Amino acid sequence: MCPKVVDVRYLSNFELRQICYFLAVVEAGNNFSKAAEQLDIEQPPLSQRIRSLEKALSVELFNRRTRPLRLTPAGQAFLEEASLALNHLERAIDNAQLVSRGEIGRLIVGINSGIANSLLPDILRTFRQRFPKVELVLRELTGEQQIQEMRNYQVDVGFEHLPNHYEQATDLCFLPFLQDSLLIALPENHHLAAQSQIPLEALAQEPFVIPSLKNAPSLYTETINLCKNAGFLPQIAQEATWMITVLSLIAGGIGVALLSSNVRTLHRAGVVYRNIQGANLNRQIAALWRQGDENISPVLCEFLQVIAEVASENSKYNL
Amino acid sequence: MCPKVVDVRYLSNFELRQICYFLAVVEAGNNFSKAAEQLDIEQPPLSQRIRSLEKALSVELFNRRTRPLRLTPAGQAFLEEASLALNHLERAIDNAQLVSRGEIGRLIVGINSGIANSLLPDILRTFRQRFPKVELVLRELTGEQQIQEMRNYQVDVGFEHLPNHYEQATDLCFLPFLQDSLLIALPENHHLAAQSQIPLEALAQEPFVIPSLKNAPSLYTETINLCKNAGFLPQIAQEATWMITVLSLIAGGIGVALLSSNVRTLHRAGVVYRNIQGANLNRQIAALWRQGDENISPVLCEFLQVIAEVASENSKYNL
DNA sequence: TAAAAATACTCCATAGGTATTTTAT
DNA sequence: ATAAAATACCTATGGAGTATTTTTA
Repeated sequence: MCPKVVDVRYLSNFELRQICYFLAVVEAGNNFSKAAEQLDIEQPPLSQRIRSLEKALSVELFNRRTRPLRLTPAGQAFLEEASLALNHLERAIDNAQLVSRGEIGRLIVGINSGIANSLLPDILRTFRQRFPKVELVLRELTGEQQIQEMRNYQVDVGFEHLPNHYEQATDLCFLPFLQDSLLIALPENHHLAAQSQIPLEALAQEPFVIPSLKNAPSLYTETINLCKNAGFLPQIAQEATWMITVLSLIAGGIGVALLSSNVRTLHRAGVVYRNIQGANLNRQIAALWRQGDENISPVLCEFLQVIAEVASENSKYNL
Repeated sequence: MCPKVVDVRYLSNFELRQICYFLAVVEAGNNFSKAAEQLDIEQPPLSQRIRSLEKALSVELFNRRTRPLRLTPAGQAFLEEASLALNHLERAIDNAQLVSRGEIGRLIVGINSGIANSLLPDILRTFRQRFPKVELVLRELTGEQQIQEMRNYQVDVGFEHLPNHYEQATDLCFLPFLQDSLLIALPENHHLAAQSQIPLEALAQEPFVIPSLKNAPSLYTETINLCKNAGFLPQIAQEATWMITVLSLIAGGIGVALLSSNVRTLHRAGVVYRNIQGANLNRQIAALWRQGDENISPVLCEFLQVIAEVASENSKYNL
């Protein structure tokens, strides 16, 4: 068994009141009567409390054979640490109250590479501005990990694309806040790159680079579904996990891909982006968090509020 | 008025017991029943104490809608500082008790240059060995300052030569612990330097360098008295405050001096020391401290003990 | 002698115990 | 169904008040 940090049973023999009263007496210049007045109690109880403290300590804190009273060396030693202790206690109380009001605290945000690429910076900036004392911890995780860590209380809020097979989970809450569309990514020297809009059907014979089902389930299934609707099954040349890899493969001429429109912010030499003609599917980006037993944390609440605000301001991203 | 370090009236609304119990619950893995057992109380009172703490804080510390219970973020924040607070409190209690037993603490020792030159190192070394956790602060002060600071509680123990005109002070206590003798300091090329023992009468026509009455009253009066007893009044060429100056003046041939035998440990080029023939006066070195209203501090008590021990061991210095 | 702390005594607020109910898994 | 926390109620310890005595300067 690990050694106890603090022997609480021993400490329970003492009383905060005793210690506060002791500090008050010292602050009043070792004057019991004056301290009693400031504490709004009578002098005798104050004397009694100090006595009881001294008895509990088995230590004389004041030398009473002189007026004004003086601290004994032991009293001086006690004063120094006790005053630190009360400072920490005061901070403990303050912090607890601030956290419970969402004014300070920590929020662990799960992000998966590329998702919410568009609004995340705005959201973070706005939140930081409004709650400068809240520490935002970013964790870059795949969707799977994100949800696992969320259930482990290692992540407080994350972002996912919808549809998503976790959507039905009763312990998670989803807030869709952003419309997203897909676009076509091509090698820059591809013969279709000349057009600014490309119908999906034109890709029927093209090899596809496709993000893995595991890491981007929404993108994977959407790609398959869209192609099916356009009358063909995509020919998969290569699967890849990271967006960076996907873009490299495209630049290398391995194939084309359907990607979230937010990748437009990612400029990769050798890759061009083109809109899909006709079909402009509505994918959604949602924030998600534990819909647990506990009350939703104030910090999280404010964060969701900021997401909603930023989303409504930035309708420009919602093409 | 300076801002209060701690708002004791506010803190008095809380109870150490509540906080200790809270820590105990956390240490027991957020399990009230287990914590109650370890605290040797029943579970209901424990629940009540935690409730009362939460009420006083206006903060929920535990989320009770799940088993096992979990700390809320506010509870986590409270835990961190509260645990520090209790650590300090434990240290406060320990330190007070250690100081009251003389096992740790601080002792401010007044020394005046040269006095107790002989035994001081031994005393300090022995004391440090025996009480390594007691901080010894040395303050180099003239006799006058020493006594003033002692009365101001800025010095705990000092050293003086006897006789001393403070000897009758009722608020001071003297412990003579070392016999001291005088010797004659001469320029090395002085015609008397050839003898190893010099009768005082031989100095009747010599100019004297003499430490000032103010800084070394004992030495001053003894010099005058000894010369008178030898049948002459010393011819004072120069007064000087510091022993270093006195030796410089002697080396420069300004005069001779009667000095405490402990200056033998001080080798000054151009100065030689010779014993006084016949008369070997018993001067004494005494430790002194406040004989105040308070009980003598345990640390001081141990220090005096060490002085006595070292003095009796080192009778070699008592020539 | 005057100011301040200690002591004696009373009252009541509240911590802890016991029995029971409620809640979460 | 079971383990664990909350609730209800009772008892008694001890903190605060009032009156008084003791101590220090």
